Amino acid sequence: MESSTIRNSEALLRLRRDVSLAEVIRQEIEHMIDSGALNPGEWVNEATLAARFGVSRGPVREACRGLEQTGRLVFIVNRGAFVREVTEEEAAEIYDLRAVLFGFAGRLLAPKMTEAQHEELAALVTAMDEAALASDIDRYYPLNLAFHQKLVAFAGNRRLAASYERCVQELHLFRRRALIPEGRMACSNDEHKAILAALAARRPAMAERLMTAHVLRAKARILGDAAGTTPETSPMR
Amino acid sequence: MESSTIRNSEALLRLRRDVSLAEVIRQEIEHMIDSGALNPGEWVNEATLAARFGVSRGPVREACRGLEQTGRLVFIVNRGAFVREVTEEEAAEIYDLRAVLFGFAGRLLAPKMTEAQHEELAALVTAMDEAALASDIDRYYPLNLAFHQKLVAFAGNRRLAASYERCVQELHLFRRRALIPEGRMACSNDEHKAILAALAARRPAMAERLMTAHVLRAKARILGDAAGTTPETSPMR
DNA sequence: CAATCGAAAATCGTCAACGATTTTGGCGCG
DNA sequence: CGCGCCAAAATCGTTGACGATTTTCGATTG
Repeated sequence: MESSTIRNSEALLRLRRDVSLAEVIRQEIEHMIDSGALNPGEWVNEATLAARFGVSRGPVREACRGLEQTGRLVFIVNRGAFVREVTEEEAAEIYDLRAVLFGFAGRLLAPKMTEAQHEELAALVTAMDEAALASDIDRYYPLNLAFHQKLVAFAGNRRLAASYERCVQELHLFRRRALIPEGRMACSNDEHKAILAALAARRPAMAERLMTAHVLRAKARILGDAAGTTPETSPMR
Repeated sequence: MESSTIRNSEALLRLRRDVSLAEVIRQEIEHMIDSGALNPGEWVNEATLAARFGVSRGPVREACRGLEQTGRLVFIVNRGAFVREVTEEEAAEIYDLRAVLFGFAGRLLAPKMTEAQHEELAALVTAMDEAALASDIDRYYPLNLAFHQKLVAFAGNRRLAASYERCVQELHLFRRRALIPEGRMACSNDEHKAILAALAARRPAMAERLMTAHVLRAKARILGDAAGTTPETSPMR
């Protein structure tokens, strides 16, 4: 854990009146994990974190307990907290669930997507096209994430969004994770276009099928498919 | 919050060497919520709980932070923790997600259910038949819960099981919750039989359809259907 | 020289205490 | 009689400290 300063200089967390330290610190540690400042398997030192944030260990421990329940940390008694490592087997299971959730989001959104939502998603697809053309993965990756996230949010089921979000986060804890290979970017974005078309055409079943398949292809790419724990997860019925 | 003693007399939690107090207390509070000793909206007094468990407030706070992240408690700064109240709107969303998850479990389990698993589920159906015949809801309810839970567990996707479990728990926080009316018991168990038959026949698509519909019927019964936030959630494609 | 043992350091789990904020309850005022 | 104000009590958020366990690391031994 080696990022020199606190994330936001607005971490003048002393003039907060409506949020506890534990809350702030939980988000801070979350960000450290997401940004790679804290890697899977790594040990989380309470005293060090407390010192970095300029607080005592109490709030840090509360934050860690929260992160334990969201599957980001693992506690070992008398040894402390460690960033969770997601095994290949777990990753396969998470991908399968994520595929179902994403498909469900499509089924919900298709009959009710607004023009504004469509434009927002289309803009992301366009931007991804540009990034793909430039082979700029660093630009493509967050756009891709935003596309998926927005789509799930537009589906309008908060519990679904939360479950999906957690899947994405947990997959970040899988070491051999989604670094989209050069050639796949354009191809993957073609799938995005097909998905968006199905949504715009108000075809729930087709949107669901395409979106489930889209995630399962990502799974296959990263896990080599053979590792699939779910023979019947295929989108055809 | 009015249960006189601590749940287990084995709560001689002093001779534990491999689990932290926070962990024990989290489970204890969880049980208080599930058992109705702590109701939605109710305030969770740290000092009182600490006293009841014979510990200080530190571990209690850690436990509560964990429960906050699992959606059981809600923190309000400088006012403490409250048992979460799930609104009717949220309940509808959770039911929809749960229907999808349960259906997915069926799709996974159908092609691979073992004889032993089949017998275990069949035994529960038989027991529910007896309870239904006797109009004994108190006996029916936990059997019903076990049937669903086992089925999801047998599907073999731990992430799915966790998500499903959380849905069930959150629905417990919805006030007007699933008290199966007399007449529905036998009817509901008939659906269980159909589900079990589809699983035994190794028909994933049919199992999924039946299981999704089974949950959506529960939703309709409790929420009055009209409240359905998801017009396209219907099992037909 | 490698392995083992043991003392010192580091770290965790828990607790008790302190200020800050919120709630309570009584008092005066309109 | 109701309403707002003010002090007292209750509660929360946070801290620093203490014992217990784990880890580190050097000395000893085979």
